[in-house]
Amino acid sequence: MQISEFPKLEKKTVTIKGWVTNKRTSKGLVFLIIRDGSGFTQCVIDEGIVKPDIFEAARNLHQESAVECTGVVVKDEKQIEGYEFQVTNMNVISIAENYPITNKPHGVEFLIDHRHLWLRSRRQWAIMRIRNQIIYSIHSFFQEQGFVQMDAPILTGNACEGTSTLFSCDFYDSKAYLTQSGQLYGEAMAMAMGKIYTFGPTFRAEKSKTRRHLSEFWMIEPEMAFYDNDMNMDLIESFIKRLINDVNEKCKNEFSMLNRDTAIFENIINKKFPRIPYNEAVKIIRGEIAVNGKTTIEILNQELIKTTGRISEINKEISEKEAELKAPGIKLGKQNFIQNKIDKLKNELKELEEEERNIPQWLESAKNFEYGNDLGGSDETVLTMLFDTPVMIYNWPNHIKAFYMKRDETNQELAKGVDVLAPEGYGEIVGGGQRETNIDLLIQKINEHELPMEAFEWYLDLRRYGSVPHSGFGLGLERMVAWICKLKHIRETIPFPRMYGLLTP
RNA sequence: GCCUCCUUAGCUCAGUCGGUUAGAGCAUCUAGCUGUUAACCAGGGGGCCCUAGGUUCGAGUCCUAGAGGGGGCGCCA
Repeated sequence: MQISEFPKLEKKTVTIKGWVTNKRTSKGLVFLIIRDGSGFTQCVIDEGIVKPDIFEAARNLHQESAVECTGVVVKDEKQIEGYEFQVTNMNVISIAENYPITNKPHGVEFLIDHRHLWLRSRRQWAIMRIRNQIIYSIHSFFQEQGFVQMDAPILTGNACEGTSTLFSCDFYDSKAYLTQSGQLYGEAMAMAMGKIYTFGPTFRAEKSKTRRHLSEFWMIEPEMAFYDNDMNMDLIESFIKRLINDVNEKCKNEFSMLNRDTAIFENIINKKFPRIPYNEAVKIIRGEIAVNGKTTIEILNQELIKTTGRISEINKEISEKEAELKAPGIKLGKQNFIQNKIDKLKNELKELEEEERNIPQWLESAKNFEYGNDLGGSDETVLTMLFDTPVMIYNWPNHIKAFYMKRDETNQELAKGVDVLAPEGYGEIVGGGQRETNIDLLIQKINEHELPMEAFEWYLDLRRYGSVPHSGFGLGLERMVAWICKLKHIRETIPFPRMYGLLTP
């Protein structure tokens, strides 16, 4: 039986198999928190109920030891999910000693080096289940609408957009690259199937060390024949709404484990996403246009004031707590408790101080933003601070977009691309647009980007034979997970992150 | 590639103006406690203070260089 089935098993005698995540003992009683992958529950081993050797065995268990327990499911409002497990018999499957991840805070470096074990912790358990739900919903959404899933090649002979740095490898004595996007292949397949989507790994070799970059990440790239960019944006919006709706319904328990406030999800499900042309977005970023009565400059200044205010609050709180620690006759338990609080406050302080350093830079960058430039990471963050739903930015200057982006018929300077920025400071989660159908313009662009024409001959064939308007987009799975779970760092969104300086485990 | 912060026990962190033998909690081991939710309680073991130079009577603490890590920018999903 699985722990997740407990609500159906009240007062029944069942057997569960799992791992000990925490143990507390007192005279005559052992409390074990057991996890079995489906959930967590507290097992009570009472000296008066079980045999003496079993009680002794329970007393000697360590964190992450594996056990098989037989007992009765008991309702108890105070417990996880409202149930606990009164053990009548127990069988030790294996003893684990000195498990490195203890029931205390750990640093990022330590945890990431123990990723293979970190995945067992509650927080990671919740994130991985939400990731799973998102993946399931992505497939459901597209399959229900008649999209055909396709697998694009991972090894490619050319750098598709010519901009990113790619990982290269040897392919029978010639050079190959790990794909940075399946899009061009998706376009070919869309001409065969009408509507397709790819869902696979992509690779970028940039030495980025930020909280939103990975070297290896998973991307979903739909491509639709006979779609213009407006239809594309409609699809993106209903797609994101569907994902949010599903996690909101099905992952309540996981979100509460993460302390993720899900109030914003209602907004996203019900409100229309703002669609803002690039030239207007520029004015918003520069603080020339207010949104809901506020400009970016005002918001940033407010943030800065809030941050410095919070910093002095925390400093005060820390010195108060430190004074408390020095009080005579303080109990060890209390002391411990206060010390934990202080540690937490100091961590928060570190983050706030970093923010305090960053905000003025962001402010400068926003004020001095020049028309024609691409949005930087901080510009995106600043822009999304003004909204409580994702925002779509469309009609970009064509010189900052990829060679295949369709030019706007009414303004040759613009390309019909769309980027979707997630709220709460998360920035770009989707990039897409309508594809160029004019073969002469494509050839011109390939030359301008100094890309090898022979590598794109097959792509040009798509325009030679039955060219139709078509559009598509790419969603970064990990960025989506990071935003939905409101995580500080993208490295927690994927089981084994690959990033600059991180290849094991 | 550039900017910035950090590195003390297995883990999280103290360590004052440069001054005797380097500290706490957690984890672990031993002992006690009838229901605990990271908060009981007594004790034991556990250190290349990141590395290499330098200043000094004296360096965990100051200086220089290097290594490793966090974050930001650029690039992007």
